[in-house]
Amino acid sequence: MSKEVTSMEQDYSQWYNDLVIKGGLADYSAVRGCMVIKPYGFTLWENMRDALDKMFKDTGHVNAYFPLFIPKSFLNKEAAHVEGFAKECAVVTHYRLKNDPGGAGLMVDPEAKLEEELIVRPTSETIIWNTYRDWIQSYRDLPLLINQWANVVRWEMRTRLFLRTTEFLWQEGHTAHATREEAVEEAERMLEVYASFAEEFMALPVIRGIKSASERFAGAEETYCIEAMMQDGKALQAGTSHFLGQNFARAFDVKFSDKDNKLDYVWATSWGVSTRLVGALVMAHGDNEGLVLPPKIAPLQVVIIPIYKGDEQKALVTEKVQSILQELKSLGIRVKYDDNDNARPGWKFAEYEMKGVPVRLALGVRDLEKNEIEVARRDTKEKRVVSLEGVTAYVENLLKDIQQQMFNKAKIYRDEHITPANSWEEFEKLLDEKGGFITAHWDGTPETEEAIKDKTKATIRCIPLRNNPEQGTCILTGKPSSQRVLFARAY
RNA sequence: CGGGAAGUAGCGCAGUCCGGUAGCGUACCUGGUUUGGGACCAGGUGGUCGCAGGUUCGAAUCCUGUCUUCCCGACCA
Repeated sequence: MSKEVTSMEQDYSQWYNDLVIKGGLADYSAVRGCMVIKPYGFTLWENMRDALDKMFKDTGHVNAYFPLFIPKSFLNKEAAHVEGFAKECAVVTHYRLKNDPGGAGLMVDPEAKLEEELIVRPTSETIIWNTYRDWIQSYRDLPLLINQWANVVRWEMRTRLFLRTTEFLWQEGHTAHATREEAVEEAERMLEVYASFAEEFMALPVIRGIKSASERFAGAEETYCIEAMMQDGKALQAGTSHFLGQNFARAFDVKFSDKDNKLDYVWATSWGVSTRLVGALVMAHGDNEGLVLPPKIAPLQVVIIPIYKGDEQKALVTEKVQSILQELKSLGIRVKYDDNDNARPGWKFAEYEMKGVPVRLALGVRDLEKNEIEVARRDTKEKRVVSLEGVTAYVENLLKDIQQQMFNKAKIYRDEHITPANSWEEFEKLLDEKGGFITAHWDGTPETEEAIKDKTKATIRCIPLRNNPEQGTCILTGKPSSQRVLFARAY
């Protein structure tokens, strides 16, 4: 990779970090690879979480909670799962500290060694399936449709705010079914839930697809995913849904009696999205002025900034603002009136732009005299003066329009950066010069996939669902292929 | 774990090559003028220069060691 590309990557990383930190979402913490999510960022996550939670419940799921600690032996039970996760786990080996007799402060008490080490969950399949064994005896107990909101820990070598932190917040759904068909249907249903959440709430267009064997979740028979494109052209896996077959049921001996009194292992799915989605939001919509947040999940949808000279004018403006505030609130709009005397209007404008607040209203005595108010939208930076009568209805519509326009803009950008490649030269050239997603033929073997990754750092992001069959030849090996798959460099 | 960069006031940085009273911007405090795109003037508070050794009359600066963070790679949601 050339120096120029490296420097561009650094600039982009810097831009991203600035947005996250100056936008008030999160900051680095004292703990390696972990971050502090600040109130503004957490409210954003809560809004996303609440919307998702409702969608889960609307599709028949309930929430529960399972332990943070997993006995080491549990993790050992599903072979592929061990392979995928064992290397990146935090391990609890002792349960007590004591004062160092040498006066060096606290030390681990060597006598307090656990007989069996506990793993801080990197994901909860094992502890949950160990529990499901006791919960499932009959087909009448199925399907079991459970979700948990939790934190997990994966000791990744390299971390990035929101995109890959050592500890992260997520939800993980774990379902059990009587038939293969039902489980596959569930995995596909939840993928669609994720896709519509991303598109409708995050204004983030995604491609629905399945992973190639080598990118599949450890222990899954099929991994479905949604892939989003960031503004640097790299791909981000925004959510996954796995059809686990009977793998975990076998590993944890979870059997049920069907209607014919035959004993069989149950069929499973798991699916999850994480705080990584916040990072996706930042990277997909942000600009040089800061965050740009979609109205449906923005912690603050509207900010009102008064412009005045002296207390008298401020009182006049404030009086008018009160009625606007009440109306907006009664429409369910999250609105703040920032009448802080310490910051001047220009400061506030810049500050709320950095934080990505979708709509800003500015009201001064000049406007009051003309019965007008200035409305500025964050996504296009467009400012417009509208009549004070009906401003709340105008804002309500504007929020909807911003939500839609943000999606349209991201989708146009994404679609412009999906390019077919028909030769190896073209493939490499596109990756280096244009970036984005590349659709190309692949011979279907893991070896070829690996070779392409080694040569270009691009991976198969997914085989899109509802893909059009098309005869062709593999971009690298020239062997026959029946469809194009989606390649990209990824986060 | 490799390669690169950096640790100096709450934050952002200069000073280090060439050793000699700890600096700038911003934030904060006080007073005043201001307020339609990150205001201005005046005064003020705040730092064992990451840590530990060494050289020296004297170290932020030179030497040795060490820790931490960020960026790039391997790993990965």
